[in-house]
Amino acid sequence: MPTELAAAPDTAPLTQSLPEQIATRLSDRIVAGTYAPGQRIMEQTVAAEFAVSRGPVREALRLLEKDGLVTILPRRGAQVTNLSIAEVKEIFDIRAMLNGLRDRQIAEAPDRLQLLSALEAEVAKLTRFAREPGLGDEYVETVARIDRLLTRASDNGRLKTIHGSLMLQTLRYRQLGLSTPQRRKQSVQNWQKLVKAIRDGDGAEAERIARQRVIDSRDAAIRLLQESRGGNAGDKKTRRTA
Amino acid sequence: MPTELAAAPDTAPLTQSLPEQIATRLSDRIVAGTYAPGQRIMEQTVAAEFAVSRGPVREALRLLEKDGLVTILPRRGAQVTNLSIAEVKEIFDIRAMLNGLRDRQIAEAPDRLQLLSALEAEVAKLTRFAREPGLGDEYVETVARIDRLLTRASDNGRLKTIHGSLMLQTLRYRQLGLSTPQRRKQSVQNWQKLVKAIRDGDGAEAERIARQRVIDSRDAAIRLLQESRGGNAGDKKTRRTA
DNA sequence: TATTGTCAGATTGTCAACAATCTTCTTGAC
DNA sequence: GTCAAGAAGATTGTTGACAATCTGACAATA
Repeated sequence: MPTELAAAPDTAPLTQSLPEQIATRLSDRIVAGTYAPGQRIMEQTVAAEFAVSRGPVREALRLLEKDGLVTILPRRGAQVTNLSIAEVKEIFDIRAMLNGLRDRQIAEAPDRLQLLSALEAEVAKLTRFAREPGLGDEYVETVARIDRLLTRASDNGRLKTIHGSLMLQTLRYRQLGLSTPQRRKQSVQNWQKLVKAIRDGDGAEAERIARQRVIDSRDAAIRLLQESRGGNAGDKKTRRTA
Repeated sequence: MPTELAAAPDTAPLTQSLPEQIATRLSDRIVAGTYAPGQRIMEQTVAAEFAVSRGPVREALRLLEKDGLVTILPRRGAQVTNLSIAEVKEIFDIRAMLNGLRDRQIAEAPDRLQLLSALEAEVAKLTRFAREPGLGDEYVETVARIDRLLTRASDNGRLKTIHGSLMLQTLRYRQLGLSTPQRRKQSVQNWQKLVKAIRDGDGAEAERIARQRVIDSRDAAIRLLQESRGGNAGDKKTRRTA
């Protein structure tokens, strides 16, 4: 499955099905930017490349549509979804709510202590990376790892699936290593506060912090996108650029 | 598309594609209970019934899987998703967050006034229906109509899609007309408070009320499900009953 | 010059047949 | 009588071919 964070079903097949394999490889390319936003993906081309017929490719494209990575138009085939700035904002807003729910439930779970040690270790790394000036890729990676840690800890399967899908969709648009040392310092403090809230079992506080964190990263992402796209914020029609 | 609330794309096809038509009809049957939870749906059978080949049926089943109405197991085909009580609870929890976001954004929207009149009219109906003792189907229908009104007013397309999908999934499990007059009275008061919060532009209050409302209906639904299923709450393994 | 109509190529939608896998029933041994 | 192994049937997965539709270029017309 393209959603790496998706909940594994009880009867997970040992080997991915053919459509799933194709979907995974296409998903990687879309996230990596090999396939540009808006680019058309033709069934025959993909089928020839993977040496299969068009049937499995069609199913793979449906799977990617489910994850929001491609958009399928009737009689016009599939193209890589191109999100407008407004849509990126929408996704961040939903992620903020879901992360709030996730972290509140984690903070209120009785068996949260085993998570805490791993969590604290990662946040300690964060403190280190935040000090070093530089591109900060490691910093971003560590944040992503903490987020995965928390999502895996959630026992809400639907939340995992939706969250994973939304993450995958915005992954393409995240800009690495552009946060200032100052912002990072504040971010680390927030993570520390979140860990404390989880340790204390303060669900409301955990939710508040989690939400604010996503909103902050939303605003940072939007600002960068507006710069790179030339300030056409909120224009949903922009997405049709093929 | 089976999700009636989904955002219509700019280039909506005038006529549904064949897989979409099949998906719609199957969706209706699942929601109506014609296909029981856990029941297997075989490609050949559906294909024969609609006089098409198995290809479009396969795609229709993928579409339904996207909406969570069927579960596709590799080499084992599709079956109507059977939600455990824990899973129903999960979905309600997510709906609570999404409705909170939705109603907060509506309350903070500058152009919310036109919505208010329609909203107030429906809530007035609610007041009337709440008084009459009886099955209360009209009451439940009115609540559903208000909810649709609010969802349509949201300008977050992703939220609409996800919310519509989650509604569709839980629609099968709602039990009509079992709320007590007392609960209804409290519910009406909450709706009135929500309308007031929207009128006042108080986003935080609107969010709080919306969330609490879904949590309340969650608890009511769970209680009824536990009665009807014999109190095996939270047992996720129960869903494999074919 | 701009607009409309037509045509060829490309691409998606559908179908029927074959291959691979799973289910279930039967048979046999302990 | 119970359990395991095997075979027959049923069902899903995949393929290649054909039909329907779309795209873009070119020409005819106002």
